Amino acid sequence: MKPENPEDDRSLAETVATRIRDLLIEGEFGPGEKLSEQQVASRFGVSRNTLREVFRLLTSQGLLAYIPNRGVFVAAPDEAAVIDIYRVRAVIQKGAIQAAGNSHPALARMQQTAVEADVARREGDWRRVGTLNMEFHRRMVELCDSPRLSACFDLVLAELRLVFGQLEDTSHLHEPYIGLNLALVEALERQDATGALAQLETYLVKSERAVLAALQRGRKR
Amino acid sequence: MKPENPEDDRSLAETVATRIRDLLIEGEFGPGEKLSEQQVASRFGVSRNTLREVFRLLTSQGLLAYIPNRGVFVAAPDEAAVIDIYRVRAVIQKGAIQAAGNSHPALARMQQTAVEADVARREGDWRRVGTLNMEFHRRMVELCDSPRLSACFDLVLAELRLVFGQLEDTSHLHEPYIGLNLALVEALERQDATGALAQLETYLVKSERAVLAALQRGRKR
DNA sequence: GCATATTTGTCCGTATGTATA
DNA sequence: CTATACATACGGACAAATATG
Repeated sequence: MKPENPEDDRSLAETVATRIRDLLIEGEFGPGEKLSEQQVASRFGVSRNTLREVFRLLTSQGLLAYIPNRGVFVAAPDEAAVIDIYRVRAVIQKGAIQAAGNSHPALARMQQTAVEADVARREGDWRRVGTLNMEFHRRMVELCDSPRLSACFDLVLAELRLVFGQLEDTSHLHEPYIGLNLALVEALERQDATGALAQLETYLVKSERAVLAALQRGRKR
Repeated sequence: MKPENPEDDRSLAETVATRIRDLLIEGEFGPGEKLSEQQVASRFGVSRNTLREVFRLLTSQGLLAYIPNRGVFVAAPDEAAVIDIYRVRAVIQKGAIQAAGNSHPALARMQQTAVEADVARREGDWRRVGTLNMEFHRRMVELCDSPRLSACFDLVLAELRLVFGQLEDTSHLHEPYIGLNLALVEALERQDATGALAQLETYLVKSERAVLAALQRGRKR
């Protein structure tokens, strides 16, 4: 009959991994910054052995980079990484649209997310707009009903969030696309795969260009 | 000026991970079998701490399953997993064919691999046929020029190999498809994406059915 | 339902090798 | 070149969770 903390479901390593992942996505650590085992271990109150397991987890998720005998560093996705990420998105999300049967439950969730994002946009809550935009696309991939494909997609989205965390201002990286998302989900509900594909392609090209431009314009810190 | 073993490039954890991965793919461990930390650690001559890092690596690759406070178990891909794996393959490999520009270096490598597989088939070397068939499809995905997409594909292929390791006889799971592979690469060289897509679809459907049937027919041990 | 044995989860201390000032 | 700092890997220890009789 212990208190049983809600987050105590996972092992300590996974709990710490989640906390560090959030910090990385928020841009708390700079890109390329070295993460000393001792420092981070004492900061989070865990031993180095446990932390090394955490590092393995986050490295396999592409958020940390591992250099033998040198230690771990915050991944610093460059232009090539962004281009690759959008290549993956194009393949997977096009596949999702083509796999979209009618009245798939994920369709309703996409619609709902797009509407909520529109509301947040009008309220000027850019942080929420960004989160909902990501969520919209995650749900699009759920149209495939494939856990492995969703997992792969989550990985590249996490890396993309890492890029956003490095940028100064991200509001304009999501704001212009709410309308496209709404049009896309409408096309899907009309069973208009061709139209949906066109909307998606427009979105991906414009978004990739914007991210690349922002990345070249300059990073935080 | 030390001897500098060739395999000493990676860390010990990664070296052991590679060895265990090979054993898993060969079906050395049975599906669902529990891997005791002490036993495996002493068997490979590493400490428990190091082995736990290895387990994290292989777990993130989907080859081991992790149950908190219970230990790690050999992943036992079931029918649902096979279906999902082929769903991922369909999305990624269709994308690869559509992304295939002419005279991509990977095309020549596909051709070469398909021919070698045909030779191995005539020689009755089924093990080599299987390896080359896998390699053929890996190279197809290289048409995308996307390291992340290739990494994702490698993961599902490793899982599929795990399934094969559980089966009694795998020769008929590769043999009938050598011809399809040859036809596919020919279509690609003709710039005939539609034809290539048709060949791929035929391959995936037939292969999935064969694997599912073999899985239901029975496993090793 | 309980007591016991086993195994995992986590930490510490330490020796060794490697990179860097 | 030396010295320092750090990553790597090991073995031991103990609490907590789980399995077993």
